[in-house]
Amino acid sequence: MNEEQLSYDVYDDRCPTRDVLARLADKWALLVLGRLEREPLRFNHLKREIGGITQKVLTQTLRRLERDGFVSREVYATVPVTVEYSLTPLGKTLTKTVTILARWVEDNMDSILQAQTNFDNGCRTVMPG
Amino acid sequence: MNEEQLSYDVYDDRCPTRDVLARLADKWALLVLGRLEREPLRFNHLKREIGGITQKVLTQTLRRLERDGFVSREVYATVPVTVEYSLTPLGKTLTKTVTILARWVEDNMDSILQAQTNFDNGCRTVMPG
DNA sequence: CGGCATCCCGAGGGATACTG
DNA sequence: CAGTATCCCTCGGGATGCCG
Repeated sequence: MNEEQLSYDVYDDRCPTRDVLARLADKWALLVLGRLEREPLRFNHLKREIGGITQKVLTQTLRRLERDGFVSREVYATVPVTVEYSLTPLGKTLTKTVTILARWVEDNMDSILQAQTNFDNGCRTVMPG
Repeated sequence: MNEEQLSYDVYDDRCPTRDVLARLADKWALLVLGRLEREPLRFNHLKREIGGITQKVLTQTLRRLERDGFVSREVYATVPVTVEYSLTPLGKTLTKTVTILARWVEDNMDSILQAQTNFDNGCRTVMPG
C-alpha cells in the first residue's frame, strides 16, 4: 500500500496532479522556472528578463510556484527591501524538463513555421514527395 | 547567416517561439500529446481517455497541434466517418519531453502536497531541521 | 462518428494607482 | 524595491443544438 501502484493519474480530472499540471502548463510559469534555473534573481530583475510579463502576473506566478514548493522566496532587510527568488531542490529536478521544452521550441521553430504555412494553405494531408 | 546564432528566444515576447510555447504550455495540449505517444487514436476515443475535456476544447486543441505540425489527422471514408489522430515525426520528438513532465508531476505529487500544506499554514520560510 | 455554430459566464490578466 | 488593491475587459471554455 505504501507503494504507488494505483497512485496518481493526470488523465483523471479528479486527480490532484491535474491541478499541478495546469499550473505548470502555463507560459509564464515555464519561463520563470527556466530563468531561475541559471541563478537566483530579484523580483524586478526577473520581470525585466521575461519579456511582456506584468508585475501582477509575475507575483501570481511566483506565489503559485512557491506554494507548490518549486520556488523559494528570501527576503533581505536592506534599505529598500530586497527579495530574492530561487529554485528549491524539488524545483531544480523539475526545470531539467522545463528548459528542455523551451529549448525544443527554439530548436524546431523552423519546422513549425513550415508546418503552419502548409496548414494555412489548406494542405492538411500528407505532402506529395 | 544560415546558422542560428542570434536566432529564436522564448524570453523575447515578440519572438514567434513565444506563441508556440504558449500553445504547448496548455493543460489539454500536453495531455493530448502524451496520450497520442502510445498509439494513434480516434476522436471520441481520445475524448474518453482525457478526463474532463469537452468536444469543443478537444477539437480546438487538435487543430492547433495539427497546425503546428505535431499531430496528423487521417480521415477514413467508412460508413460513419472515422478520423484518426497520430503524432507526426516532429511531434514524436516533442512528446519525449511532454510525457516526462506529466510523469514528473505524478512522481512528485507527495512532495508537492507537503509543500502546499506548509505554505497554507503560513510556514513560508525554510523548515526547521 | 466527428465535428461546427451559438450562447454565455467566470476567471485570467492588463492598466493604473497606492504603500511599507 | 517589491509588492497590494481595483477596475475592467477579453476570451477560454462549458453547455447545448444541429449536420454530413
